[in-house]
Amino acid sequence: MAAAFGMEMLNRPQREAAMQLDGPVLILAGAGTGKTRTITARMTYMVERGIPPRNILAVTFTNKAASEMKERVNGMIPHGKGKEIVMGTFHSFCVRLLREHAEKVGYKKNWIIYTQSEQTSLLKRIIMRLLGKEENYDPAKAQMRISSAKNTGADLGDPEKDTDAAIFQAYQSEMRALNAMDFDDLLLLGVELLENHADVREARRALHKYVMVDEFQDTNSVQMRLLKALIGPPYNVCVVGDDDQSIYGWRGAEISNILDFERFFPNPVVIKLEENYRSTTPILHTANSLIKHNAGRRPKTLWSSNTGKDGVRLVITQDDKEEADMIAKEIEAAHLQNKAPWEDFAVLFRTNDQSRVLEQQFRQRRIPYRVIGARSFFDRREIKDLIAYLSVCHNVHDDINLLRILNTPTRGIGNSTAELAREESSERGCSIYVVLCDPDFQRRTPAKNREAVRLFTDLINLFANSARTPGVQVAELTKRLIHDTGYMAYLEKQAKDPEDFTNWQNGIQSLLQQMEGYDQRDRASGLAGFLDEISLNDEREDKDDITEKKGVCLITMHASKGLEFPFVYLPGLEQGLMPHRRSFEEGRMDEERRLFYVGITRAMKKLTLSYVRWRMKYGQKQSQLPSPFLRELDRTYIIEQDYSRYMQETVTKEEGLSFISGLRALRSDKKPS
DNA sequence: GCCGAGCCTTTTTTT
DNA sequence: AAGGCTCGGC
Repeated sequence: MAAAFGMEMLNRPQREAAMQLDGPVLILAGAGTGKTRTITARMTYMVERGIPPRNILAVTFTNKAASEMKERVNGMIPHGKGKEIVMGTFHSFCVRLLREHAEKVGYKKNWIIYTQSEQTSLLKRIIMRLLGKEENYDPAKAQMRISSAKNTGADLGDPEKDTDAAIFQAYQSEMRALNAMDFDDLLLLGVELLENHADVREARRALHKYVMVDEFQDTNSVQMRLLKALIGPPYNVCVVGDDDQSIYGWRGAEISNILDFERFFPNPVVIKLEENYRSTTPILHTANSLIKHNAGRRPKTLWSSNTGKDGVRLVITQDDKEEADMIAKEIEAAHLQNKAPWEDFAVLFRTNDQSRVLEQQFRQRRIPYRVIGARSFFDRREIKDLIAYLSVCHNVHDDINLLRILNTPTRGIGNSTAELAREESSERGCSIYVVLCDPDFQRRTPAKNREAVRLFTDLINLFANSARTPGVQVAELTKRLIHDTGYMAYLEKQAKDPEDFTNWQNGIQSLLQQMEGYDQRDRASGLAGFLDEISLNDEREDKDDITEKKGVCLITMHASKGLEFPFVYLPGLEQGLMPHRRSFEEGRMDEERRLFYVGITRAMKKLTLSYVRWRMKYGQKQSQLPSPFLRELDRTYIIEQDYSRYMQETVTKEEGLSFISGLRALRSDKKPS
């Protein structure tokens, strides 16, 4: 029987957690304790007990977690019934809710999501208008302050006197005018909708009878409010989390949500999962010795019955290039010697730009690799341009994206015409597109631009109409757009060398592929659905990257949460980088320590920590000190190695020879402390 | 309006 | 090191 089979796979506390379906449940699941297995078993059990899958809602914090869960549940529940379980992130849940009820929160149906870069552009404009350009006011910083004000409900002061408050106010009203929501708005308006509209709330409560929340330690106060609005008596809510892995405090995550869960939902059943199935004792011991330096944790002790045979290595190299070279060389050797697939290796770093040196070395050795996360794809100019076109076609009042494409490709609408339209739009309180279409405005523009403006508005008009056609194929629409605008010819002209153009072509090619995939998968949601999906970076990309693409995984420690790899490298363990300088200055050392802990606990068999003496920064060599966290690690299982010295001593040996096996001879003279 | 040369800043982490 | 931005020549 399927139920028995599923439950047999679980240990006692896991089984208890999986079978406790009624009332609030708090599962404290340490790293590698079979959390995902437990919650998928729990969902399977629910369905077997006769709970309709569509009454189950599973919310996670990241897309990665959502897609992984989706996959596993579909594997366990027969007849594709798992697909009926509602799954997604807090953000995607709110998007669906708000698409349905936009008018109830004062938005028009075709509202759009503004991503970070669009927010920043808008703020740049606002700051320019309010303060002028000589005032050196950083839009990115303003954006962060606005975001944290929205998340914490903090007051920025009087718009009359306080610059931040004035910018905030202008930003909010502009966003309304643009019919745009930012990521924080998605949550806030979603909560508002549920709190203020009893009919919507009751309908949702009736639908989502059982709610599960993964990565609960990462929820912020707005998300908590959302849960409280969504979940009524008898509070069938099960949250899973680990306070030691809370690493999103900078985004408003409240570790207190998990530390005092019982304040929000009465008398929860609390279950601890402490047996680790992932890592060897040396890895786990090292991780425990680090995390115990944090105060105010939910006490727990992870243990493993897998003693393992390798210690944890701590390697110092001369500079970042040598560090990357060491990693690439070792992985290559281990791949050849142990026949370990490339996918068994991962390099986890603190900041995205650390991947660059690694990529160079990997390319040089022709080692296949995949870079996960790194939003970079949608930051590429060719992608941004095309998305901007689509966004304007969907919502012509999207000024920010309209300004981006107004003269891209160059079509004779230069800065002064754009400026004219912009001024008029803020005077008249309407969108730039409306101004451009106005025959009065057209008459007042110089004759040589007039035709260009008319052609542009005609183009947008035409495509906006196509975009509204039911069953529109996004890929098809985009191809026509590329053709009609002469975008390819423009790119070719822009390219400084032919390689640029090839890169751009490839980017567009994969965007079109992604669109074709979307068109096949979802024929009902049209262009809006596609734009939502890419703004939220929904399932697609993550899934493709992690499960389909081959190669060594290059990933930030943040994005690595929830993943595991047999062989893990943690480079760049230096003061200022890990912990990051900013966190140090802002007194967030505990969170950095947790981040390091997350990194360590990704490793199953073998863990290599490393740091450098010199690192390139802003194109300059900088002297580096080892991370203070390294001193906190218990040395029992740690083997220290100096790579530069080793390489000097073995210049005669063959390059391909593994540093790892070579070092078995080069015994560590450290004694257990 | 267009384009390129040179100057400037930039670095957490992600939905 | 690299992309964004400004300014000046066309």
